[in-house]
Amino acid sequence: MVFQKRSSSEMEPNGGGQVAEMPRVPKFARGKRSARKKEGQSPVQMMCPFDLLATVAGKLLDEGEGSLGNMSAGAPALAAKDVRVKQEQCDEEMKHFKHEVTDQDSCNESAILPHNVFPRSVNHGRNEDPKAMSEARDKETSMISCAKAELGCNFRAIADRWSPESVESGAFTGDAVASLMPAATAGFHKNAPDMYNLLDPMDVDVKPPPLVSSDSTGEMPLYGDKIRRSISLPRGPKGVAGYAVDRDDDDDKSSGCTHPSTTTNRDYRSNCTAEHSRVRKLLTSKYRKVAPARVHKSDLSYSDVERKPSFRNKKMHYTRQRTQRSTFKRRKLFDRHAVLASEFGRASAKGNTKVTGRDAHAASNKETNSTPFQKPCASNDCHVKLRIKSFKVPELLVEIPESATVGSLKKTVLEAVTAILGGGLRVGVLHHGKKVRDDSKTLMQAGIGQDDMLDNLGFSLEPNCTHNPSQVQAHEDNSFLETIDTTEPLARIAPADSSSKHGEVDVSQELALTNLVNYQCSDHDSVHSPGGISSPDKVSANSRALVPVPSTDPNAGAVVPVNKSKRSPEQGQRRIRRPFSVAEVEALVLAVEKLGTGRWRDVKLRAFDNAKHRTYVDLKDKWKTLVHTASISPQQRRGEPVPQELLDRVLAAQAYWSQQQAKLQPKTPPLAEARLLT
DNA sequence: TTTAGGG
DNA sequence: CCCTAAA
Repeated sequence: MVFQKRSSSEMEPNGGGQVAEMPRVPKFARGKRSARKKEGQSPVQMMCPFDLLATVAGKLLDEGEGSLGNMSAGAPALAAKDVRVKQEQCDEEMKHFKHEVTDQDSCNESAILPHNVFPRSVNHGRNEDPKAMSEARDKETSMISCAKAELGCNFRAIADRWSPESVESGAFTGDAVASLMPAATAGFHKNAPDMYNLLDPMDVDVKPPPLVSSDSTGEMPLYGDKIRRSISLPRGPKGVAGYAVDRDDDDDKSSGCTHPSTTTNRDYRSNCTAEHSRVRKLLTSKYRKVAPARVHKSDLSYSDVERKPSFRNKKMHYTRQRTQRSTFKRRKLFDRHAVLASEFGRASAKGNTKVTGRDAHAASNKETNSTPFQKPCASNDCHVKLRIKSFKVPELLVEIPESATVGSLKKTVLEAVTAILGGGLRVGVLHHGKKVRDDSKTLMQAGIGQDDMLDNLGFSLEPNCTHNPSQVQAHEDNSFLETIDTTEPLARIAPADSSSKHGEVDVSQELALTNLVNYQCSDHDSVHSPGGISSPDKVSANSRALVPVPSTDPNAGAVVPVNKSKRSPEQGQRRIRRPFSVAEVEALVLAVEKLGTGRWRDVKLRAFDNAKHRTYVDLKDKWKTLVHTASISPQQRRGEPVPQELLDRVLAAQAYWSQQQAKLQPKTPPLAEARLLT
């Protein structure tokens, strides 16, 4: 029972399911925290995306070769038909993808179980593939396995190694601590979010948990509980069951998303759908490469990277490194924007306009109103008269609290539009779904103005970009790699199409897929609608289903590039209020119990790594308020009620860590702590 | 960049 | 949530 040097202690309220975190060292003592990367990721976690990705990519390549590959063909414009076809193909792909996901999900569940259920020996032998085995070992740390069923063995192997340790650690649980914080212990087992085990990379540590479980038996009830939870509560309220934290990818990007939603693996479908649609959009718009690539590059880049903290593909890794740093900043900036023009890039291509012909012929058109224009005569003399009835603006995502006034909504929208316009707009001409790139062509040459064209003419709005369409094309290929990290994953798919001929395609696809995968894997986030506060229960169901935006978000985030320059006015905007959900609170409590107060960055990484909108400062503040809340009468509390149990834990943890801190102060000898724990 | 606190 | 001094 002794843990020497408890100072390093990490609370293990959970009963030791996890291993303790890194010792808490005074910040001065701690070196630069480079840990971020280390801590944040666990190999295993990465596995899943990776494998999935690989699989999907493979499929895509095989099956979709035509689809994605062709797309990129480099043809400047795709015929509407082609687009459609591609979309379909894409759909197919998506289906596959879904399947993949499904597998994954199931895998997750099984993955979880193994830890608890399977005896360590269980699978060691199963994994025949040496490679896989080694991989599994390498990645032993993390629990999340988003991998496919095939990986199951790996997981088990991992689990094997893992559980024993955990168990042991569990056995250690300090009684002293338990006695110290009776209340705290009470809830640990039941409340420990699954995410803990699954997500927390740190859990891997083998240290005994400080606060841990009261059970001196050394049993690992935790696991059992977790298992149960994972199974029974999959869709628990607010996603608590899954992962307490909200990984709001969408936040930043999609924060704008009108419906913040909670995503869960199970909800993958929704995500998938979102992605799917997204893909379609991408496919549809040829332009995306033009402006979007450039635009997104700077602003949106973080989206993919940020989102998938857990994802560690080698390739992605690289990307991440490059982007990570700036990401945060960008993120911050984005947070400030109430409005995100989403998918501008993708959409850019799509801002099709309706054109109405004003000729006599117009009348002859089936749809008088909506019908495009008509050209009276084919001769050179003839003028084509167009009446543009409406311009469709590229998609915009506007995030605004429900409580906001209509006026503010208008303003928000205006800002969004302005943001886009601010950068300057280009008009694209679509003829038969093809973009007419050659500006020097006459309408006639382009075939515009002929009667048959009436319905086939469209205008698109695209962000003003310096690149010439033609140039862009060429440019893309070259810059592809460079832009990859910055560019949104999905968006990237488009590039892929353009560069299908090149070997890069594979990469791009993979990357794109990767992102998707991550999403799937990371769906555990629960996102709350910015303004709307829905009851946890409801939310869980609904929001989870909703998730779509997240995927899109990256793009959304990308949209704002323009804002950057003009965002000055909004700069000072206060971030939208996002009340912590019970699930988040639980995650927070859990993390703090384990890490202690004063390590907010770690807490963030641990429990809110995917919640872009929750900064460590936010977490710290939240903790502060929680402590306060816990100390006041229930009647005085406002907002979504936090379960008393959680509040109790808050107080317990607070007390515990305060004490720890106090001990540490006097430069207490390590043994002192150990003694106490014992 | 993080922490720690006050506002 | 924001703002900032310190570290």
